[in-house]
Amino acid sequence: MSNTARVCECLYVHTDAIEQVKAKLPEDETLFELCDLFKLFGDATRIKILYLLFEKELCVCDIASLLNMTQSAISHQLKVLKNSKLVKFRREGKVVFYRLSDNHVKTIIAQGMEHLAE
Amino acid sequence: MSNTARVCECLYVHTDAIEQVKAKLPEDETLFELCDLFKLFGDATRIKILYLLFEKELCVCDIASLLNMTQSAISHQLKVLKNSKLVKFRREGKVVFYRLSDNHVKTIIAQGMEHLAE
DNA sequence: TTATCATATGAACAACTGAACATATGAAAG
DNA sequence: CTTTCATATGTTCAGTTGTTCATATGATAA
Repeated sequence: MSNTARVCECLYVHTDAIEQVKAKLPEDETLFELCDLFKLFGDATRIKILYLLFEKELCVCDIASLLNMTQSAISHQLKVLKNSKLVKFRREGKVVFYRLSDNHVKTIIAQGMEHLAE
Repeated sequence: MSNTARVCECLYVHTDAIEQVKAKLPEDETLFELCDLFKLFGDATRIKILYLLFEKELCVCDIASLLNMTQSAISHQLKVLKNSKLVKFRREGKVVFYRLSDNHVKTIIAQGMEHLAE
């Protein structure tokens, strides 16, 4: 093998290049949090709920009607989004209104849409 | 509680809000594409692979070594990323080098990281 | 040709996920 | 108090997903 030729590191695992790349990889804990975040966006029902909340706060029943799904299914997903701090809620009598927690949700989804457009 | 087929049993639906919001929801096809995109980022192995490719192109074996996983597992995930146009590859003899397709991957992941930081 | 190396692929399986269903909770009205 | 309505939750279950294992493919060298 010549010195300039790139060789697969299968037999030479500890090269400088490998160590260099490895150094830039975030902690496992961070990466798990990151992919947990993206998992939230990786479901059609949840994406739709978040999209609906772009416009204004909505109650559980509004969302269920809009998406033509059961109240139970929506409530379960709202719980997931709530636990992940992506949505907040306020109670008004028997009705619970949900809204987006912050603008990151919009930005992330917008970025995804932009990717699709190309 | 006999009619289980009913979608939403609520009587108090915010009709005006629903009409306003419904108009802004994208097509189902678009939403499915969008959540399919985010599904790709919703797995720790794939996120790690993409992160590694931030730095430089790597062959399958490099990635397997870096992540301490089997060549088969990496190859399967690279196929998923390849099919989704998130990575490209070039062959050099027996070795196949993978790289990111474009900058959207970086931007989307960066946006996710920014969300975590707050 | 045959051997070897890097990668790809098919099958099998366990773990995870999301919706349906039944039921529980909590708030307001009667 | 009891009833009713909006929402929450526990369980079940089918469908999906990611890894492992075995094997195939494709390129290079002997």
